[in-house]
Amino acid sequence: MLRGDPASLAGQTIREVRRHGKFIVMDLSSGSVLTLHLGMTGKLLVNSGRTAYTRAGFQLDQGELVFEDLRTFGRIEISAALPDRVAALGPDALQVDADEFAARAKSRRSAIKPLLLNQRFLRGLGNIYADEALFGAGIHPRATASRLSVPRLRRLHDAIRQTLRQAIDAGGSSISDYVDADGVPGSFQERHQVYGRQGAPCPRCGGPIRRIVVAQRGTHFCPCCQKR
DNA sequence: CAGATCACCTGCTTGC
DNA sequence: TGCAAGCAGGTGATCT
Repeated sequence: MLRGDPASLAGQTIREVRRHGKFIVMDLSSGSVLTLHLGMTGKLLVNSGRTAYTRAGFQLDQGELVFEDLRTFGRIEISAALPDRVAALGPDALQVDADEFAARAKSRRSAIKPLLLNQRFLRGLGNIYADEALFGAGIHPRATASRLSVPRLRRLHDAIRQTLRQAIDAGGSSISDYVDADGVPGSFQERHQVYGRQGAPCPRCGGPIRRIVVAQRGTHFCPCCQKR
């Protein structure tokens, strides 16, 4: 959960806070870097007080920055520079252009959904938004990436952007416990078209949404609207 | 090298 | 009621 020396943080100034895919990166005055990942259930809160799931606390001039994490899948790393494995992730889902996205996908023979979740292929997309984007593009989650036409891959690229933009606007998806830094839950779960809606009618064709398992992840899709 | 599988951890929900 | 199994916004080690 923690890598690096927490004592080295004492007295430092946070120069910048940025996002690298799903990682939160803080550049410190010494030039070293604090890298955090929220995992499944992590939260970063300010002056929230501590609970049984508080894994770390950072004393700032403004108060305590608290890292809560029920399932302990989150990570904190203190290092001289952005860790190699983080720096080596694929292009950001919101920054990659359609041509590059399509070209990268064309060279991969894996199923499209696990490819979208592979952070070395594309950074920043998770399980909910992979399902929602594939629905938006009308692509079956088990479709082979390299066999998808360039126009369909461009549509997928567009669907990823739209899905993420709308989700960000809605403050994210709060299924059970996600909240932002102010403790406020998101509302995008109310607009999920397929995720968590197995058995419910597809918003496009009215047929039942199905849940299958792809690469060990729960996967939700419309068998009628999403084709290989 | 890419892809599949499993491990990590805790709590909630479901079904017998 | 009680208990076991299944499920959950993710990564990363290890195997083929």
